[in-house]
Amino acid sequence: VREDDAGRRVGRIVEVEAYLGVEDQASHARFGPTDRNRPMFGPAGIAYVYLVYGMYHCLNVVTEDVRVPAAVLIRAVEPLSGLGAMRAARADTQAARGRRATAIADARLAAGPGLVGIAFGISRADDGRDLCDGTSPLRLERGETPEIVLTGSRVGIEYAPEPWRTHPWRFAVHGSPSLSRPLPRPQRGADGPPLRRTPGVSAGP
DNA sequence: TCAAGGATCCGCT
DNA sequence: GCGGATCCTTGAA
Repeated sequence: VREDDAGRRVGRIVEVEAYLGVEDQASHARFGPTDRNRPMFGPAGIAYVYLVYGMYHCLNVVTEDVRVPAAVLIRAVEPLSGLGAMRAARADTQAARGRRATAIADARLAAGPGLVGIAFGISRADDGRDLCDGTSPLRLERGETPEIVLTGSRVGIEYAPEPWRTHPWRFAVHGSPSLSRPLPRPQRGADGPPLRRTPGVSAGP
C-alpha cells in the first residue's frame, strides 16, 4: 500500500526473490555491511531500497533478525487500485527521461522490479522505512495466500557462483498476469510439502 | 581517486 | 533479439 500526494495505490505482491546471508554470493550483503546495504542487517519488516543500473529503484523487505542480512526483493505487483496514479507516475518518469509515453496494460504497470518502483513512487527516501507500521505511507498489509506458488532461479545474478546462481529462491503466484517474465518450474501448492532448507543456511527464505 | 559493472527497462531491428 | 541509457556502489590502488 502506498499513500502519498499522488493518492492511494494498492497492489498484490505476486513475485519475489529471496537473498539470504553474507554467504549468499548473489546478495548485496556478500561484502558485509556497507553504507548501501545497512538496512539488510537491521530488524525484519524494514524496507531496503537501492538504485539499480543507475535508473531504477528496487524495493526489498528485510526478513531476518538483527545482524542476519536477508531481504526479499519485490519483483512484481498486480495493481488493485490507484491505477490512475500508477499511470501518472509512469508518464512522469518517461517524460523526465525524454521518452514519449508508451502504451501499457493495467496488469503490466508493476510487472518488474523497476516498474514496481515507478508505479509506487518508491525512492531512496523509503530506505529504512518500517513497512509493518500501519500509519506508514508505504506499508505491507496481509493478503490472501496464493494456491499455487511457482519457484525458479533468481534473475540477473549470472555473476554469482554456484550454488547461489541456481538456488530456486524466486517465487511467483501461478497464473498472475503481472509476472515479470515466465517461470518454468511448476512446484508445490500451499498445502504441499514444506520448502526444503538448504544445507549450511540458518533459515529458509 | 579510479575503473568496472550492475537484483532493469525500452525502443529499434 | 539486441544494445543503449545512466550513475551509484564497490574494491583496489
